[in-house]
Amino acid sequence: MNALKRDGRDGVRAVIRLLACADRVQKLCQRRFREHFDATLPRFDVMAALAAAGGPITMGALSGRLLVSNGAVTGVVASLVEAGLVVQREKPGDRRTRLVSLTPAGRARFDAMAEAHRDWTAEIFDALPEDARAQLMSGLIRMLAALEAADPPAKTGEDDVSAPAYDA
Amino acid sequence: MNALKRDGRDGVRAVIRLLACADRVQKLCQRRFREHFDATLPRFDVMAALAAAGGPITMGALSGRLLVSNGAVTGVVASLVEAGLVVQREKPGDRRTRLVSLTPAGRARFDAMAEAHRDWTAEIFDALPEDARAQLMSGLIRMLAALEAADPPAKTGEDDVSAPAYDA
DNA sequence: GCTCGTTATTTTAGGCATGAAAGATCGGGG
DNA sequence: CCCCGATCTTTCATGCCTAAAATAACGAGC
Repeated sequence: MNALKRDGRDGVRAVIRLLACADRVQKLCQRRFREHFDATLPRFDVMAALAAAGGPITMGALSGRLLVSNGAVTGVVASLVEAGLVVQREKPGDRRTRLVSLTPAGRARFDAMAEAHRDWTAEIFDALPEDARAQLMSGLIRMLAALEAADPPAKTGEDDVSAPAYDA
Repeated sequence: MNALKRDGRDGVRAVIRLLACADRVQKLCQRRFREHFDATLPRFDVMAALAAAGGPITMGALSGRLLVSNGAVTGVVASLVEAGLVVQREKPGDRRTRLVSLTPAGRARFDAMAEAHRDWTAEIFDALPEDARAQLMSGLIRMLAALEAADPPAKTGEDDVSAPAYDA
C-alpha cells in the first residue's frame, strides 16, 4: 500500500544480515571449540541440553530440546559415549527408551566449555554500545515472535522448551 | 567492572536468540524451496551468486562469494549442471579454471525463486512494527562490525564482496 | 624446453543434518 | 493369550559442510 515499501528488499536484506551474523558467530565458536577443546558445536549442544536437563532424559526428549531430528542425535551421543562424557542406560520397565546423562567427566568438560563460550560471546557482545545491545535483543525477540506467528513450530507433545537448551 | 554485568550471560542469551532466529528463517525457506521448487538452499545460493555476478565467474570466485569452501561448491554446481540450470566451460588460455554461468533456464528459475524468497522474507519482516525493523537492522549491522573487528575474515585476495551475494 | 613453485580445482575422509524405513517394545482389545 | 497399533530408537540414503591431500596447469627462470 505504501509506495515506499512496494517490494520486499528490506526483508531480504535484513534476513541476509541475520544469516550472515549467525553464520559468523557460529563459525567463530565452531573453530574455537575445535582449537581449545577438540570438540564440535553439535556435541557441545548435546552436553548443554543434558546439563540443562539436570538429570537423565530420553533420546527423544534430547532431540526435542535441540530441535533436531531424532536420527541426528544418535551419532552425536554415540561419540560422546565413546569419549566417556556421557552414559546411556536403559530405563527400567521400558526397554524401548534409553536414558542419557552426563558423566562427572562430561559435566566438568561442559562447565569448562560453557565458561569459554560465555567469554567468546561476551567478547562480541560487550564490544557493542549499550543501545545496540538493547536494539538487537528487542529486535530479535520481536522477530522470533513474528516467526512463531507465521510458521508455528511442530506440536511439542509435553514440554515446550522453545528456549534452545543452553541458557544457564 | 560493572557489578551488573560481571558475567557474559547477556551475550550468550543474545547469541542464542540470534541463532534461533536464523535457524527458523533458514528452515522456513529451506522447506518452502523444497515444496515449491524442489530445490535446496545451497543451490539457490549458488544461482543467486551467479545471477549477481552478471557473467561467467570461476569456481574459486564463486566459493569466495558464498563464503563456503571450494570443495563444497563442486558438488552443488555439478547438480545444477545436471539439471540444466548452469553451464561450465573452460576459460580459453587457462585450462585450470572453469567459468560457470547460468543458462537461460537457470536464470528464469532463479528469477522465480528470488521473487518467492522476497515474498517469504517480507511476510516475516513486514509483520514487525517499523521501529523493530529499524532496531533489528541497526543492531545487526553493528554486530557484524563487531564481528569483523573481533575475528577478521580470511584475506580476500581481489574482490572483497562481504555482502553475501544476493542483494539485488 | 625442462623444472619448480604457485594457483585452481577436484577428491577424500569425517561430521552432522533430514526424512523415511526398519527394529524393538509396550499396551490394550479380542 | 496373542495380535496390532502406537511409541521410541536406530539405520539408511542423500545432501552439504570442512580441511587436507591429490591432480592439473600456468608461468618464470635457467
